[in-house]
Amino acid sequence: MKYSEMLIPTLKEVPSEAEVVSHQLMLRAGIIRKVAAGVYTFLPLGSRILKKIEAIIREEMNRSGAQELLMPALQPAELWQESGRWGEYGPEMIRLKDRNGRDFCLGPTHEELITEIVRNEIRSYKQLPITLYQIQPKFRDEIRPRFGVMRAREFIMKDAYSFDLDEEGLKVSYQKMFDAYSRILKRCGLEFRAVEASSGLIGGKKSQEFMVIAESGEDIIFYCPKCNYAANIELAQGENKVILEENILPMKKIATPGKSSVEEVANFLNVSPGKLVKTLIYQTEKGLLGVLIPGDRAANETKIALSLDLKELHLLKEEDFTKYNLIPGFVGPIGLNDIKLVADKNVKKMRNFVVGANEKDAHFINTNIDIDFKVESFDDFTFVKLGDLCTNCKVELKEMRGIEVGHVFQLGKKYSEAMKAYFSDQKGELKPFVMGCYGIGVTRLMAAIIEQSHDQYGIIWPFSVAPFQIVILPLLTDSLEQKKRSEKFYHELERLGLEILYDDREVTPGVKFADADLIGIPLQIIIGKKLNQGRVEIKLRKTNEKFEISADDVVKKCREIVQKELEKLGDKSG
RNA sequence: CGGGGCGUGGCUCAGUUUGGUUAGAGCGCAGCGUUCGGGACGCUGAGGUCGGCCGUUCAAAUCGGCUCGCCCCGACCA
Repeated sequence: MKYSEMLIPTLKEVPSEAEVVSHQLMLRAGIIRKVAAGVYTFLPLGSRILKKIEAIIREEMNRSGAQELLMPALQPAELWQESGRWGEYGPEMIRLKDRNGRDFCLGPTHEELITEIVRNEIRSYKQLPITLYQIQPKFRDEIRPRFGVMRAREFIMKDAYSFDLDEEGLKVSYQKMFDAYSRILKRCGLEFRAVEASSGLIGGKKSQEFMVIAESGEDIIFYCPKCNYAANIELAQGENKVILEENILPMKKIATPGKSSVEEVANFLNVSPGKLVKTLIYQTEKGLLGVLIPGDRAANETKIALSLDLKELHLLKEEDFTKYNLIPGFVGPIGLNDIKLVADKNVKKMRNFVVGANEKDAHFINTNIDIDFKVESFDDFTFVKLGDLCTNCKVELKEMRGIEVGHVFQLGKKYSEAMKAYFSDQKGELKPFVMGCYGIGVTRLMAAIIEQSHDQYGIIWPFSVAPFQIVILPLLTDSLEQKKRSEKFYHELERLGLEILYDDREVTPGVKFADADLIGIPLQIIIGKKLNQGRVEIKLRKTNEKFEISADDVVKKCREIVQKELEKLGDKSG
């Protein structure tokens, strides 16, 4: 492609709307332009990059045996009502009516549609297992779109769905997808980590996220430096480092006038916040719930809801406290007869702790479970924090940030049962499909690659996803010799199947260098004055390595470099 | 939804506090010339209903009300 004929509107200055580096560079490099908050146009360069990423995903999906199909973005409400998610999804789903007043939505995901297809078209165990996928736009009306395409309202996603006859089969299908995802991210040149995650609204038991490691990531991951345990903070588990052995003391009520927060009470009693136990009162669809957690930890509502199988879980509003004879700031487990009480596992080990006395300006000290009160059950109800130990190997957990680019779920029968999607097994009995679903945010992946691969001059595309692998830069615009030679390289390299951007613009060398660096083409062929001695320079964008070579060797050398670099990324197709 | 900020040529911004000529700068864009290994220089030029509506005033980018859009923090969320 000739640069002069391509729309690549690069910007010198950083548009004020962009906060993170990938967003800034995507705007500056002429990859995207904003249409509305969280809605973007992909310009020609962006479109080429998307196609490169999609091609890698297709190759790996197909290699793993998945089949591509294409489902619509516009979906009728009926299917969502069948699964129950029309009500569950909330304002994040973009809903609309057709001219006849029928309800539709723009699909935020496609479990319902795929289940509809499969229940109609697949009847026999002989047709299983099957995995279907598509690459297609999704719509989610995010509360706060941000970071450019990283959290957008319209975005491109690869979503795959597996159908098996039993749980065993699901595990096999899931593993195939897991492996495919690992290959995809490796080929995109990414440093990533698979972590245990919560399955949220999608549902199912086991789920793992593929996290691209980046400071700007929105997710926090805890991992063990010794074993390979890694989990999203939303469900990461750890254990308390210190366990204090103390003799049990008799409980005693003491006055704590005006001291209601953990910090105030701890200061007043001259103890650490870890000596206190907070009693949080939640409103749930099963009634009120009291959750006891150590004073120095934060409640993790994802874990609580998961452990106790709750759909609704909201902290009791302060104005409702009086309804149940509760006193804000002085709630405690003793005397809460009508409220189900559970406790974080860390509380189990605590001795002689402090709790609210359920009366104004008073706390109990030296409280102990089973002596002073009882709880129904213990489980992990809090967030891990730095300093906690890995439950497997008792080593301190470490923390890092990541960008969630992929998520794989073992769904089970949630959708097949709700939507009556059955097949006949060997015995002729009807059984629900056992499903898995697997997503990759294609547009988010693009941003994640930039987050991990850029420098002060611009983007550094890995060879596998670069919009062009090579850029040819003749420096002297009125040199016929340089122009002829550039065109020769351009045609010869293209004939080899390489992707070439030929900068034929009549601009100064500085502009060409700056744009080539900014848009991140990984290999540059620089044709300058030394061409009259038959010498040409080639430069690797990533390392800034420069080689001056004979013009006759350029084509061969470039082909070698591209092939070698693609192989490094585990991409044999180049 | 709560809090904060912003909206002036394609981009970055000044001007708004204290209303008053033809609304400015840099970058970008067009033409000509000189340049040509890291965003060159000179000259000439095009381009703006100051987000929108209503109001106050002799007079509004500037003051008031409403409204729309965008960004950041939070709550929330695959």
